[in-house]
Amino acid sequence: MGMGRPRAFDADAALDRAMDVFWRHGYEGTTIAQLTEAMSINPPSLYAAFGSKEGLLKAALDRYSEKRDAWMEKVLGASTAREVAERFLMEHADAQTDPANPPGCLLVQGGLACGTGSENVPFELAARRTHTEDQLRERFVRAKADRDLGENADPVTLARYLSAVTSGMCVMASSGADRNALREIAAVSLKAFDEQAKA
Amino acid sequence: MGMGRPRAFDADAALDRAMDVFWRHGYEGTTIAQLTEAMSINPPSLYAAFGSKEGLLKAALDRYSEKRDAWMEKVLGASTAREVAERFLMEHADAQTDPANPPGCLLVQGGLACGTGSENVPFELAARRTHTEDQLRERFVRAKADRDLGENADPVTLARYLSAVTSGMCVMASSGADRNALREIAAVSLKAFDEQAKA
DNA sequence: CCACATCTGTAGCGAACACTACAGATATCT
DNA sequence: AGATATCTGTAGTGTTCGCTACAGATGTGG
Repeated sequence: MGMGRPRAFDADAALDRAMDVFWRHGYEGTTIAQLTEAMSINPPSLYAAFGSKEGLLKAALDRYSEKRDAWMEKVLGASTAREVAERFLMEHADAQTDPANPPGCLLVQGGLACGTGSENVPFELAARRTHTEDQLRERFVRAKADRDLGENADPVTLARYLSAVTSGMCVMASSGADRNALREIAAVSLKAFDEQAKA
Repeated sequence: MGMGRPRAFDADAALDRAMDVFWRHGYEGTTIAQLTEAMSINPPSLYAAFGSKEGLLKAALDRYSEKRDAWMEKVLGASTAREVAERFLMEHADAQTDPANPPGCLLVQGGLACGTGSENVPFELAARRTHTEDQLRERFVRAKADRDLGENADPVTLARYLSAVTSGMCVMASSGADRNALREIAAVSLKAFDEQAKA
């Protein structure tokens, strides 16, 4: 038996295009017609490769998570908790205002509240956001063991705080906040981190 | 000439129902069928009173803003900038986890990114969020004139920071964060405010 | 070269969407 | 009471949605 006709498009490049559309219009605001045009394929090719609109979103999220993990590795590699926080906040400020992408972050602009039948989408996005928060928390647990964080500093609280601030920056980016505005938010947040870290 | 048959439903009560649906499912995730059922009216009554789905959203936002302004008056009435920040953050933590409403805030869950044809919705929500930020900023300008804030404290930065944190709490609430989690975020944020305020 | 498996483009499916035509009901104003 | 103006419920409208049937194209394995 043969292997069949090979795919005529690059799946990863197509996912990058799809990512951009979901990011810009949200899951529910995105239509299959927009996706197929951006991906330069026809509906049957989309469905053969990704199964459904939601399947395509998940594939795009997987690809997004890959990039994000590589990026987080750099952040978590900093030698102190303080520097981890600084890199995390500042890199987020820059990434969310990168002109190469829509404002904010796919994990937030993708959809916080969805309609009946898509309840799974906000849940899926939340899970991916939580993953980043978990990575931060584990890094701070290690920092605490290394006495890099104060005796009463709580890794859970610190990670949650940083996650909240970067999520808030996504909303601000949606309101039109520019890179400098987000960097200022990051700078102020860092002061809270310092206060909390030395507790 | 007569005044015509009077409306058989309470417009404000209906708007409260509509608010809940938009809040829970987002603008694009909400259908007219869901709205008419929640409001206990039929489509023609909805369109006669509010013009369109987007008109209904704006009316609901107006009603939401009324309640919010009354609430902000309490917050802004605090005697010090520090207490304004504390009330703002803590009240937000509680409001966003009020079991009487969906999680988060209508101005965020309503829709950060929308599809073609609804581009106006995220813009409208952003304008309402900015209004709250403006109220905070003006209060901090006054606090600075009263020497209640440090010489180098920037009202714009402080207001933007608080706006970002509460927006971030909306995202966290969407991820399932409970009241205590949001209060902890508020508490940490307050430390940043203190550091920045005495600058 | 042939059977087979998979992809591709065209064309269109049923369902759900926002919205409305219409006729009857209910008020006001003279 | 009669004329008029607006609301209400029924029953749809045309459009767009996510998705797919089908036939032809293009590869692999024998």
